[in-house]
Amino acid sequence: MRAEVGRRPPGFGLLSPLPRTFYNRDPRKVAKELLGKVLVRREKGRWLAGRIVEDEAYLGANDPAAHAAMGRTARNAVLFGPPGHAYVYFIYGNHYCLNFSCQPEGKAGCVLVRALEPLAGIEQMVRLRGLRIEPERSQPREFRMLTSGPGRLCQAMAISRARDNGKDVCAQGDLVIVDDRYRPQRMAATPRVGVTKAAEEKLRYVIRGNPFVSGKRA
DNA sequence: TTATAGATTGCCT
DNA sequence: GGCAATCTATAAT
Repeated sequence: MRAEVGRRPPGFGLLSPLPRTFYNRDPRKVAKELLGKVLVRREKGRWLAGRIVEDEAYLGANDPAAHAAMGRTARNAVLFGPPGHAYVYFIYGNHYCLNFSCQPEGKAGCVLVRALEPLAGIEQMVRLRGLRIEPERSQPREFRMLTSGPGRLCQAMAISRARDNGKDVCAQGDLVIVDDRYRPQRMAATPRVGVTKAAEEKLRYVIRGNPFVSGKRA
């Protein structure tokens, strides 16, 4: 698949995937530094890209809200593997969620991607989401629906467990994260969304003021 | 073997 | 704001 190297998305031609060392750290640090990075997807001959504007850290054995809290199982095996791999799981019978494994092999931990700001391939994302909007003309409230939320962004980028779970995102492939030198101005930490255990821990990170952050108000 | 909760979303009132 | 949809993993019977 060498040929793919020469066909990168517009504006990201000189960028290469974040190295494995980036992910081989505490999930809280990885989550903070992933804000502003760009998730890039190759789908049916086209490039989809979105900036990460919201994510959450899940720690492992000491974090009761984490899938890894109860030890290694068939479902969460990726979390105990090497850093820089996609962990995709199916939730509520309807939705996929995208995570990236952190820390050395044998030590669990990950970052959940909760919202993206669409950058490229927007027409295709609209189709994948089954929406009937014209991005340039739609109201901000509708446009947000494209990638604001963990299930929505997976649908918009055609991410599924069968296709992506366990995928190495540090290698040149159809799912990578790159740094385009964008640096968020303001960030904030808040409690994680939808968790009942360790609900008070402020392990959700957002780019303050970005309209694609999930929830009623950015 | 059966029950229930879940790192969510979208439709209905 | 309430709640159904719909599959998986795990707990309870």
